[in-house]
Amino acid sequence: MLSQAARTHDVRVNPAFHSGQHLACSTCSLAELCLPMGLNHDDMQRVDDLVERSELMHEGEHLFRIGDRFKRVYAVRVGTYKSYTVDSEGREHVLGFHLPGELIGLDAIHSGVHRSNAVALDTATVCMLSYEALDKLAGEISGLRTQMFKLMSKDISDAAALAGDFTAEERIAAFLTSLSKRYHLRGFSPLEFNLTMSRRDIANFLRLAPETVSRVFARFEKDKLIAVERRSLRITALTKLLDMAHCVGEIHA
Amino acid sequence: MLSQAARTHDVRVNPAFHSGQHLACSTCSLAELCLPMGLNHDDMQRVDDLVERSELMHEGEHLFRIGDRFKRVYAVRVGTYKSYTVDSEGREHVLGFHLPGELIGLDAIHSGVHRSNAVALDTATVCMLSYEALDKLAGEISGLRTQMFKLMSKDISDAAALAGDFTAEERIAAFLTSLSKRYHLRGFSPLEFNLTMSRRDIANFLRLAPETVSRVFARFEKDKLIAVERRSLRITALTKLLDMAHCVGEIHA
DNA sequence: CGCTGTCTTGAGTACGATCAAGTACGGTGG
DNA sequence: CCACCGTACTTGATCGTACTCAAGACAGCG
Repeated sequence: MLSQAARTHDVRVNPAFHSGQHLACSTCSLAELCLPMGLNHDDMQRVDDLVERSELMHEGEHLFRIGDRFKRVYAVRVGTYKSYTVDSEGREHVLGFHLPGELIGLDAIHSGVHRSNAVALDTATVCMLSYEALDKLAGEISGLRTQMFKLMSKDISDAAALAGDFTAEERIAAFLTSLSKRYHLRGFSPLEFNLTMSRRDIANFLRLAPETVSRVFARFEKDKLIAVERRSLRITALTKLLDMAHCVGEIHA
Repeated sequence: MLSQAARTHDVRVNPAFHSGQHLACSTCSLAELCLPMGLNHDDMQRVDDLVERSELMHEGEHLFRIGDRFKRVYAVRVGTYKSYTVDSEGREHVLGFHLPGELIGLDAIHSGVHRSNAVALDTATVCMLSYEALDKLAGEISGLRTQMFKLMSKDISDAAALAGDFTAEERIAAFLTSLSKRYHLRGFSPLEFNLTMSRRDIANFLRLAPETVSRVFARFEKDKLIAVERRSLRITALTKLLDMAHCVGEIHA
């Protein structure tokens, strides 16, 4: 089906990170959004012991590809990843964008094989956890199990929100406010950030043509809702954007 | 927001079922699709002890509504349920249809409150499990935990498939083949079954107008792919339908 | 500097939505 | 039994949003 010529290498583990005096869940600013959310120090340490930290990955490098055996779950530490499928017609479908603290790969649990690709959109790193070990630990630490159920549950409702029947403007407003909210949660400005993905990716994710994204951006700019120049975005009327986004405010991935 | 006049009653438990000599997971034909999949007899018994079985519910009766506190998970035993949201404009969005053996309510875990409604489309019954107890048991029985992760993982990938950018024909082909596959798994004919939902519900679920569903059904019938009369459907060219459905074959909920 | 890829802008088109009749079924009451 | 009604569905005609095709602008880079 797809050319396997450019096969993914296994993501390389950074040994310095793995020995781990530099980085740990307990000192990670994302811990309150991520897998170890709400765990006490000891339990967090046990999660931490499962974590392998990747080396820096560059734009275009893949975490996994369709058909790869599902072995581990990835938590974004730095950068942005995109997950996408390619259908039998060769069309790409962007499934989501993943910011620091978000988990990637959970949709592969049921089949044991990845049904999507995950690629870095910029310079990025992940924490990697063996699913087998994570599942086992989830049996022992109820807080971890709860958090895993919650994260998966959130993925389900977010995906459902995206599936709704909305206009191009509604979709794009929802997309921008979702990014705003997520950056805010991570300690960044909710009103000014960079779009790490191309117009084409945004369009594909929202099921629009790239031209439509351009046009709606232009309209939003004319209406003084945003100021956008290439990849840098400033939101000037967040409330109006939230209004336009309706209930889709919960769009996420 | 919504009129609370027609508030849901708590679903009534059938005491005969609850005392439970008539029904148990171990004698249920759906056990191999449902929560207790793959469990040994003793573990299945422990799941069974958590189950409360509902009385018969009639078309239009709700299992839960938006805003209800999330207390338990529902497994369909008989009939079909529909889950849907109502957005701020009052538009209804159908999130999925649930056949016997499928779980309802998992999307509410992360917020603790239901964000969707679930209603019976025909005469139906469910098994109900306290989420708190289920979560606790998932800590003790690894096979149960695995199955819960799998079921949630499947919901995630199914929702993603529906979100894709497909034509009306592709969507409807995918919808019909998905039903076919699911009925088949449940021991029914994959080629002949009743559509328990209205054209309007199908359209809403697939983000189409009811008129479009009618027209595509008519076209499929003209092309000898299906024979449909009101709610009864016969698939006469499953392979062609599967072709049209592309990778969306995995649509489900 | 010209090349390349990304993005924007414009013009025409198409798919599915909307609006509007018309039909068939199921239920109710006479 | 039939007349009536309401709802669900179908079919037709028109419309509109977003897609497609095409050309041009702009930045990054050798």
